[in-house]
Amino acid sequence: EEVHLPAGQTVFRRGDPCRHYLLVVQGSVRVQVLATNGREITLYRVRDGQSCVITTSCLISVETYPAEGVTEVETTALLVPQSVFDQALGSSAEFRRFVFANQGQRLGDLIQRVEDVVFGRIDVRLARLLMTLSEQGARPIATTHQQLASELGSAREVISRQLKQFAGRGWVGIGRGAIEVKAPALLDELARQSD
Amino acid sequence: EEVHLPAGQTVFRRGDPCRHYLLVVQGSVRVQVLATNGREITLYRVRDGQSCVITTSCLISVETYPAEGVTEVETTALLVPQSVFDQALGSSAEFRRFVFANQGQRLGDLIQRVEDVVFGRIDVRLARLLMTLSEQGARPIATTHQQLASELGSAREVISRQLKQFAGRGWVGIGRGAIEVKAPALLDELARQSD
DNA sequence: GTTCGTATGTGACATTGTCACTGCGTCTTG
DNA sequence: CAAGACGCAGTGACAATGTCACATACGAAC
Repeated sequence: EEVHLPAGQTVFRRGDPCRHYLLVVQGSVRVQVLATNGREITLYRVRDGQSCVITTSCLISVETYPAEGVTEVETTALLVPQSVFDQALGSSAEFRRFVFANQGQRLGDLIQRVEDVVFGRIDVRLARLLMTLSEQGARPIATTHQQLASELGSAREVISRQLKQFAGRGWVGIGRGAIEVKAPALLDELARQSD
Repeated sequence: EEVHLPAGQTVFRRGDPCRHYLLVVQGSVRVQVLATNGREITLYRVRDGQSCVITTSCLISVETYPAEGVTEVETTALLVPQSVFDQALGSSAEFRRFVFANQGQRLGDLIQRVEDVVFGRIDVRLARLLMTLSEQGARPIATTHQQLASELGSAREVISRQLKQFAGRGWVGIGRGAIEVKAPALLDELARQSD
């Protein structure tokens, strides 16, 4: 029932039927959509102690996965069979609360994603992403332009150009597979623009 | 507990806290996100006999609405207080199934929306929308370019130009506030393109 | 018919995505 | 070490979409 997955492992694919309820104990699963031409966008992540909404919902509405999930790091997860899941839902108000809270957050994430993609400017979104990454990870940020593009649902070339522009203003420094935020304040100012 | 709402009534606004579980008995509520500059996009609709996921999730995760809901036609709905909702969830496996099935569908809708917006071409998306509208409604379709744009999260000018192009090929006829699909087969062929 | 509000048309431009390359490190392998 | 092979990044030309500032056209109400 408990499984260990290496990084980069596909947990579920688009079109697959759902089998079990997925609960991430420790690690991170990125849920993304791929386009035929190679572009992709990250919808949200399921991290330590969170449950995967897609799993939950598909499990019950008996649909297939509308997206795919890939582990980003080595991940430990619980695979709960449908029957056990159903039973737990019925017996524990606590568990219901947990499941729904997860649903709500993911739904919010998704709506935010739609909003960003439809109305947001790419420079603002990139600035936001860089701020997030620099706050939570080691500096300099270890990532490729392609990864950033996939995160935002954009194209590598676009990200490259934006980064060059940022670098030109001295806001960031760029190396191969690494980005250093040099002017967090200015970057953050851009990131806070909503219109 | 049962309420009747006129068409065009705002049911909930972005940022409002959720008060009750919303169940549409008869009618249609459009859930949308607005941009500051006037652009907007429809996320999904809640129709006869469906429950509104946002309500469900926010209710439990105690967040505020991430989007807003507006009735499209005269609508009858049930407003269920949280306590009753909680209790029903606990006691009825049937009800749980119903709620989750709704969640799953809306989640799927949303993911599809993201995919369309990020990867899809506007002409294809418009063709798809026109086909849907012409199948379900009276011909000619009664709508404005602005409404179509809002549906797709695009701009009126873009829609106008696309429609003109369609009209130029003889696929549709355009009048003020009305569009007639003349070549469903050709339009459908375009609508089916995914890449 | 005149007037007024809404719907639509249009051109110039900005932003973003696409394509087809180039070049540059790093790694492997002979 | 040399030679590819591969992944990453840079670039210019172009296409698609969004933005802006208008002009126009239609329909309803007076």
